[in-house]
Amino acid sequence: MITNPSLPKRQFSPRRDPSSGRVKLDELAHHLGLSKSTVSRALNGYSDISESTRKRVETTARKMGYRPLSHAQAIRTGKVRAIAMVINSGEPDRHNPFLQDFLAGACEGASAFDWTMTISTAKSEEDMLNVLGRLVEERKADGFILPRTEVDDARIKYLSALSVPFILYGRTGYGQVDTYSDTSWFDISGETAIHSAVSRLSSLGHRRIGFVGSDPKFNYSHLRRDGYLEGLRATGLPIDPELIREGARSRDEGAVQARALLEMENPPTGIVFATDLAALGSYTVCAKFGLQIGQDVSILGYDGIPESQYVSPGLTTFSVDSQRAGERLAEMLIRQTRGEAPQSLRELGEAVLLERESDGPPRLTPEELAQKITQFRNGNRGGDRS
Amino acid sequence: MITNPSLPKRQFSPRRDPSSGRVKLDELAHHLGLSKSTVSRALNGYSDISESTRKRVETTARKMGYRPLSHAQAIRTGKVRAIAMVINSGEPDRHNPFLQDFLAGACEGASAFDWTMTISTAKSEEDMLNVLGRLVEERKADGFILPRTEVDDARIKYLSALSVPFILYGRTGYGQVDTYSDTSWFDISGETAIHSAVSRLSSLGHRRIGFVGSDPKFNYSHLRRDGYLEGLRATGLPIDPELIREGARSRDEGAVQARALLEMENPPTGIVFATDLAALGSYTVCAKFGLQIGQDVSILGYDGIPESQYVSPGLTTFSVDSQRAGERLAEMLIRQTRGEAPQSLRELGEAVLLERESDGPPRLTPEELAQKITQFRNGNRGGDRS
DNA sequence: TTAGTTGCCGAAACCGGTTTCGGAGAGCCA
DNA sequence: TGGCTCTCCGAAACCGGTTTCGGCAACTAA
Repeated sequence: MITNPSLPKRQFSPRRDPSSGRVKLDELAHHLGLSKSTVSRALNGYSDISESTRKRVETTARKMGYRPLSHAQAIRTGKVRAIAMVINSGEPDRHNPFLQDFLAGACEGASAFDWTMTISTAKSEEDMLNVLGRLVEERKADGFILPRTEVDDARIKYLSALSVPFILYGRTGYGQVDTYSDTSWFDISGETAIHSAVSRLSSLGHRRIGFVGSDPKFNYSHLRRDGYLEGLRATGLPIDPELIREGARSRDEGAVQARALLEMENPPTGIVFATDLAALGSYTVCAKFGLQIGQDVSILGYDGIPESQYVSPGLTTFSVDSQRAGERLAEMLIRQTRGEAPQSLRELGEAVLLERESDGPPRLTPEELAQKITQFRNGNRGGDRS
Repeated sequence: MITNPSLPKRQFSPRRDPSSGRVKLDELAHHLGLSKSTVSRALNGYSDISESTRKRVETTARKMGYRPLSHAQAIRTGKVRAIAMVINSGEPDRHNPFLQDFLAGACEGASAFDWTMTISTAKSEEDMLNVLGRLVEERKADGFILPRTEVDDARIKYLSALSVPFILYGRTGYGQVDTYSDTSWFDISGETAIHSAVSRLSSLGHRRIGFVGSDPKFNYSHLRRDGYLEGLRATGLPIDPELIREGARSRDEGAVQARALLEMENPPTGIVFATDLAALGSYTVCAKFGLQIGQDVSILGYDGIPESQYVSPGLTTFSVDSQRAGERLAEMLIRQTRGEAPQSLRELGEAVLLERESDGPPRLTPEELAQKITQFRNGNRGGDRS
């Protein structure tokens, strides 16, 4: 007998791994009396496996509790069955009450396909691209969800250049012609909501309606302002640039803008805010001016943050279903990584009006309102507690 | 010439992958004029590589931007360089404002070791174990962070049985003798904070101090109550079981317990809440009873949720640094997966007092307080707006 | 009967790393 | 000069899957 030179030097074949209780493909194949290649193809739905064996493999696999190691698959397929999201932890308005809902939705959406979700945080805009880069290079995810899209978004450029799949939570490229028109996205139509907010105030009798927008770097900020303008146009009210304020990202900045509007000679009797946080900022201003929210001045928000129902009076706002957003985004992203065209993966949802007590028919005319504020400020001058 | 039978049938050796720009170990090795085994060992710090080549390999690897694919490493090492956390999305008090901070900390802690963080959500207690099991079986993570530990925690039993590394955010096994004494954890000493809350009220002059605890299934609930009891003992105040209420998990439940305490014949003039959320629930009750918080009755919370600073009067509470907690937990967990003993991985941090306006010297005695409440309730009977 | 399909499966290459093992060369000592 | 470590590195097995390719049997067509 001649020793076969192709024989490997060492061979152990521990069909059953004693260390961990995990069932491997080898073991499953041996149990079935098939080769591991056949079993693998059976589980992955190849057409050159007979229907009968495919069924048999599947049931046995389930019975034996076989689960492929995702990283072992990944080494050949290049896909880790995971999506990722990078959160910017350095934002001023960082406390996002929806994060939990959103993540719950995204995780569920991913789980439905047996995928997982990995997250990371970036401390700044520049750090963001580094973090994304690291995740891409180590192939920790097959695709990314990009939240809080900006008009001109560096992440989009970066991932596009690397041709890594991604999906936007929000739209992008406001005012630009067809740039990045090949991206997929999910968004809630803030413009529709704000439009209806204006209609609502108008039909309550308001004739001067203000708008406080958010940071113009975010795409949604422009869309919501457009919704406001459209709302005015639809109801036939005149557009007064004085009534439009921008850049209120936080509660405090919301207060600043609310104050600026209310201190006008001809102030609005109703104000629509692009975000609840900014709207809540107006509460302290109104308190300071002795104004009864919902009567002297009407306030509307957008987002539906939990706190909006605990302030007094409750804030009328538009509620966004973050969980569903996360779920839709996860599903659409996974489908994209499987080859579906990004252009076909777009959805626009609607926010739901939560009617509470912060708005109502105007009790005062703008002139009366201005007078009341002036009187109160004079009367209260130097009379603050503490 | 005889054909060598050990020759593989097909061989391509694309030293440079044209599809993706990624640098592979092969390519790096070729560039260095070394074998890939040498390069691999050099990068992993094996001692049988000379210092000079190790340096050379490292600098070249950095220069060429080489990053090993984590799943390719994982197939041999069994470690994916990732930690995971499963969030229970079905909780009643689900809106956790700290989640973002906590995740940011955990992600940073993981990033520092070049690890990543994967998250998942479970809809219920039972689902929790399924989700954990799936992550373990697919080896999506090398270890787990278990937040919100319970006195008797099913997750701990489950992961212990599978001998999967995990670390607790919080302690466990209250009142039990040495069960699971081999776990690692990080926690904030709620008992110390609540103790000092009682001392604070006592030194302000309060003699009847109530306590509203959280769900007794959570370990922290017991510890905080113990802190309350210790605080009373330390200041020499008597312990009155009537003043101890349990089970307030939400704002509404906090309101219920606050009301129960205030409606006593001999009500407390100060109340310490185990959570801010419950403490905020007392605000509506106090408003209903016409009580001035911080004067008629003192309220103290624990957690430091953002909303506590926006209510009026601002809630005095203890702030927990969630970001640091996440960071410490991630680091300790990674060290544990690298072999450090869990018993040596334990840390207890402190919460920081945020002095605001919800507490102060008692203006009324308990009797006067009771009288005021009774009068107000009678006077207001049926006189509510709306 | 024979040649050409077709259906179905096994052998082995393959993915990109890690780890084992053996061996070449240098240094040391007798 | 021979033998003996010791240092350092390369060849190849290995991890657990996926995918390619070829081949056997049965079936169809000529």
